[in-house]
Amino acid sequence: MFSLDHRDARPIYEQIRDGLRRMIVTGALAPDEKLPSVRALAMELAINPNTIQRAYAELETEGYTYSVPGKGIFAAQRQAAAPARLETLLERLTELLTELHFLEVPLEAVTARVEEVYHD
Amino acid sequence: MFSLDHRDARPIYEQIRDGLRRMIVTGALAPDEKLPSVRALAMELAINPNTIQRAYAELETEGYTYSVPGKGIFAAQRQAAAPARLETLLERLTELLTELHFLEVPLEAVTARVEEVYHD
DNA sequence: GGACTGTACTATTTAGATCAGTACGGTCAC
DNA sequence: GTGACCGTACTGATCTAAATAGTACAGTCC
Repeated sequence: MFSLDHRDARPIYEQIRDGLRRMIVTGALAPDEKLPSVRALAMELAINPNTIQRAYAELETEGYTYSVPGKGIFAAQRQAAAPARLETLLERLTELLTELHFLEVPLEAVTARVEEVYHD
Repeated sequence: MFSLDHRDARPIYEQIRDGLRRMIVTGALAPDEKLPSVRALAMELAINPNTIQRAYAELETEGYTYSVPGKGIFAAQRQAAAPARLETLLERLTELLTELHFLEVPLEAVTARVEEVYHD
């Protein structure tokens, strides 16, 4: 599935959460596709199942996954993200842009990247 | 100057670092303006001077401040940000846009915000 | 010289991340 | 219906990093 970076100072559960979220938003994990089970992923990464569960719980709070008792955890539909998550992202976008603006990164460089990501 | 949020789970030194960076990039702190001394800010926020120093050290690494021995710490010029910082920001921008795109936030909503921040 | 600055250490306390273990109910194939 | 999975929910121990406390030294300024 993926691997951990032990040089990364971030907590393990955050690395897993962010890694899985990335796979979902990039399409590497399709909507309604099953994620690895808590125990299986814990085994594969050689860490405690509790740590995986914590990452999964946060992804569900964000709206990126849903769980079916007894069956597993699945990637959610694109529209399913929690409003709080979207708000967080937009806030972060403004902060990011403010800093880029301060650093005199030209407007064109920013819009170019926006269109690059949106182009498909 | 500003205050701490004890509900915020982030380490204190990160809150201070981010808060000061924000003041610099928004212009609340002008280039070459003096930041509060390590001891003064520690006193004001009722925390340990070491914690302030850590925040200041990171800001200097990012290129947002420079220190003059015996005199104090000052906000840097706009162009002075470390290349590593800029790279981090651009990487984060791409990730952010990827997620917004996945959530079907319209292109127009994003570009509107870009121009809003850049407008002046 | 006295009152400030930044900076660099060591040692200690505290809090959060991580691990270990156990338990319970739902799903599914045989 | 029973065994093998699944998610979920606890308790308690351990380990690591944040934060504190204290001290010290060199530069600046009046």
